[in-house]
Amino acid sequence: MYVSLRDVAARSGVSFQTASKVLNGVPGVVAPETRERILRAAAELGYVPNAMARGLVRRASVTIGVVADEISDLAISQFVLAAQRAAAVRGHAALVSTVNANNEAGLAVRKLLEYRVDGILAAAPTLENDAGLGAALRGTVPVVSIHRVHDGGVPTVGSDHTLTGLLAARHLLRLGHTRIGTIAGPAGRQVVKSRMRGFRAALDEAGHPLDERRVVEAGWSHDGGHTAVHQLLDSDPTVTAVFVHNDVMAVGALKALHERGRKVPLDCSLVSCDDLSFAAYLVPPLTTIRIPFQETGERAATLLLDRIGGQPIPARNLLPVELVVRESTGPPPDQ
Amino acid sequence: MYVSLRDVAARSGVSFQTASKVLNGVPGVVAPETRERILRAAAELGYVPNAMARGLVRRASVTIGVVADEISDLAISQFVLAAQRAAAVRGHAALVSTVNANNEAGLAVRKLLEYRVDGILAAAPTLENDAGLGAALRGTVPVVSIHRVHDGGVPTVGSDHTLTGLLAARHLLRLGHTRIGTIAGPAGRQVVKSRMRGFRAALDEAGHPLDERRVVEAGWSHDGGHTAVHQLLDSDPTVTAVFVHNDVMAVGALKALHERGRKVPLDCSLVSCDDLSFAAYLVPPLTTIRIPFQETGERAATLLLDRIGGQPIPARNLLPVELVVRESTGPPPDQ
DNA sequence: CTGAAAGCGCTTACAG
DNA sequence: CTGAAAGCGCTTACAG
Repeated sequence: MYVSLRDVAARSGVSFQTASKVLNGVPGVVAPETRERILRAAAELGYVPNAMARGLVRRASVTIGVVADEISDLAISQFVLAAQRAAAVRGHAALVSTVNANNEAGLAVRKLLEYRVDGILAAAPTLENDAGLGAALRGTVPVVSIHRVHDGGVPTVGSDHTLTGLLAARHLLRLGHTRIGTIAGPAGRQVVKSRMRGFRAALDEAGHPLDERRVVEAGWSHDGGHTAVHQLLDSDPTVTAVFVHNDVMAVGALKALHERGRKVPLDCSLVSCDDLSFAAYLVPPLTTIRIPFQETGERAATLLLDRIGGQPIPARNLLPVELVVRESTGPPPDQ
Repeated sequence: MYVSLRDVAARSGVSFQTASKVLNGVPGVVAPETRERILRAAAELGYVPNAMARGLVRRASVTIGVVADEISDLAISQFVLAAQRAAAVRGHAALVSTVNANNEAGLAVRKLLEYRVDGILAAAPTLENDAGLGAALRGTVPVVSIHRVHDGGVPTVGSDHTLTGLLAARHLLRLGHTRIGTIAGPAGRQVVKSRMRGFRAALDEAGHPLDERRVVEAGWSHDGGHTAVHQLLDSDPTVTAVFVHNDVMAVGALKALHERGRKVPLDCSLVSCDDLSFAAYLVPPLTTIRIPFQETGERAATLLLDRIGGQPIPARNLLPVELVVRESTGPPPDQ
């Protein structure tokens, strides 16, 4: 039902090999009028080249694979969207495969390899410690990741999370807060460790070391943030500011603060991370540290394509983060 | 660098055709021990079948294409995620291509066809009136869409949007509201027309026909909802309830209501559509009509795969919507 | 300027 | 039970 090269060749009176060259734009192979005839025949017949056949002989599918966590996570979906776009601009289609802790990530990667993807983008931070993913990713095809990969060996692109923690703490300190708490993401995650490191360092530096009763670990969800704020306030009702590890948790945190009768920022300040689209529209608008998800996706795709093209690429690529001050932070209440 | 069927055949002392049959599980082709040898050789060598070669001869890529709007839209990303998962379960990889009004959707589809996808899932409601998309989608390969396709001819799966509008209005009427406004999505969109139809019908039925000064059209964004509420309140300050066409707009609407000093639901009720994950965590928690995006994705993928498998599928597939009452709606204020 | 050969890595009748 | 032939739709040296 698809027309083949032979069909367009037949209609234009040349061999199918010649038709191939012309349609691929190989320069100077035919007389202008022959070329015209071939092009016209292809258009009239609605010729659509078969990428599988081409990929087979060229030994390149002109395709990248992306292994991603649930793309219903806004951060991940922004990344995947930007990466897919960047790849498309350079002519590559994207085969996306979502993974989670239950299904074997190794199998997902292997499936991608069956399709002979030219490279793989890893965007499954949830599996950063998954040995199966790490093993599957190493060695077969160029890979770029936006997170640590178990046992390393994969170039990464991401943000400076230590700086993120530092910026959050300094912002709060500068406003005059000293009793600062934090709602951290899952403790096993690198991003959480880095943020905590920067956060702690800034507090130490200011002479207000982090009180361990003021740190609560939670899942990256509305519910996580919501529950954690209640725990935090139970543990130390005197905190005047909270650093939440992402915007999604911050939504839940805001709700919990409201339930506790704490006005934000009058009674309690809140600073978060991500700067997702809704951050500016919450009540109050969220002060947050912008993580450049789209730029990360774009950059990751570009690096991967460069690598596929044979160029060397840096092992670590850091993108800038930026404090966006809005209305959820202010000076601490008077004593 | 990839090992081929010839390699595993050589190592196990059979012809590559025999190796092919065994690895494909063709029943009863070899003696058990030969079979063992071949399987072992494949494992030792790390054989990964070449899906392009297989696709070429089978004339099926075991792949589906999905053309989607920006997947940073939570509704779309939920759909794509669920569809991809459902396809993966049935062994199909997903080639995803995002489109927008600027880039030619027809080109995106054509690219998918080059890869010889076995079918296409359309999830680009933004382009429902785009003739190029419609034309590209028709005729080549099975297609299932979650929205209307220009000039038709494509099976759809979705929700009953007329019912959605009806449910919203009835809920508000039952609470005692009579001066009800609405923030509608872009007027050209089918979903908006349907929702308005249901909404109007319910109000008419109740004897409180919709006053045109109480309808404001807006984009599907936080900002759209935000701006529109201000317009609505300028146009008629006496409204006591608002029906907003999606949760994302509702976030902006809530903010605008707050800026106007209207407490929700005491001074003004708000009912929305979608029930995205954050809806339950806003202040106040949103009363909204749940649209089953994930089920839609799953269903669409399943139908497409059935269709690819040669089965007939219904031209229209409706999934149930459901009113989720939370705290953003209540009785109107006393006069 | 154009054509014919060889081959990419497989699957699938068809023989034996 | 196993093998050899033919072919899927292309690209790319190589001849002429």
